[in-house]
Amino acid sequence: MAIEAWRALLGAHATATDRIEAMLAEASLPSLAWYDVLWTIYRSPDKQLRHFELADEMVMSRSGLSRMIDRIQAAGLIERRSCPSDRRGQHLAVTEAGQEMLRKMWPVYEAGITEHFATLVGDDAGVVGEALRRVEDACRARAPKCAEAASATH
Amino acid sequence: MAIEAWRALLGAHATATDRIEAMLAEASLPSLAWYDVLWTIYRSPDKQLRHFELADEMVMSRSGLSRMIDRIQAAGLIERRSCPSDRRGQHLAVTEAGQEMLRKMWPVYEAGITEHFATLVGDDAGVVGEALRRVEDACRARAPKCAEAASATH
DNA sequence: AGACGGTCGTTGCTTGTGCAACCACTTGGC
DNA sequence: GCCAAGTGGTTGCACAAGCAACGACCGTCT
Repeated sequence: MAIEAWRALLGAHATATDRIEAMLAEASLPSLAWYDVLWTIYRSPDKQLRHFELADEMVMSRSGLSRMIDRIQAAGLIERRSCPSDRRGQHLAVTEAGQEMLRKMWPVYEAGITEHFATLVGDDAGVVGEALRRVEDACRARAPKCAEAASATH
Repeated sequence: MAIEAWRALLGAHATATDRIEAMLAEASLPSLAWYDVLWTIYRSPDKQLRHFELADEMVMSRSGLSRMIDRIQAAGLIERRSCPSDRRGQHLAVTEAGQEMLRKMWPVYEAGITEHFATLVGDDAGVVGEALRRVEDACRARAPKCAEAASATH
């Protein structure tokens, strides 16, 4: 039962993201990953995040994120601000153009979610959301333990 | 509501697959993608699939799949058999070593699903599975239409 | 039979990602 | 104050994936 649910999760994720990415590409808009970066920074309390805070929220390696930020910055959508309290680091903030991009992308993204996900899950959205949030939270809670276990083996 | 469920899907998928991949890597086993290929071929009616049939089941480009199959074949886990009825194509079949690999991977994979997914969704597994299957089925049903629509714009 | 459009699978090229190594900097102990 | 250990972010390298183009082949129509 749970195994089938897991396979359904894999299938639904793969197909739905594929379709939504296609919709964004068709509208000549950036990928979901860029949207996630912009939105994650923008919705944060101070509307700015440290590099590692962003890496924690996204499931991605430091180096991959570093280069991705290079590209998004090159597109003018975010800016790197030097961080006064730690000269190693920097704050990432969404530029005006980045906010404009969020406004342009959201209608397309939302339409994709509605068409390829929301109408299908229908009344079960509440249950599905709750269940999947438990999965994510538990995985995140375990993350440090896993890292610790991994380092302990060395 | 559905939007939160969508974000939960993204988060749960990213974190859970990340953990399970880590478990497989720790056991010096191939990735989930390889398992999916082996299992998809093995469970098919004739225990063999054409290249394009496999591409349809997986969400992946033809070229990406072609190279992936190169690697899996190089590892000795599948074999390419010439197809009598169509000399362009070939049948893909799981070798004895490939079946052995499936048997070695499954306990690790299953433990990962249980630990990072099954116990968290718990009694909601049925509802979640049903809902996500609807999403996948609908996306797949739309796939040809999308391709057709895309080609129609050219 | 011969030609033509469409399909199957591979290859060159470009892009994106992770790992390991690295520098710059901070933090804690002496 | 200073040194060692640890952290934040970037870079070199290897590898995986998609797009476009290609060669081989199928099916159909004349």
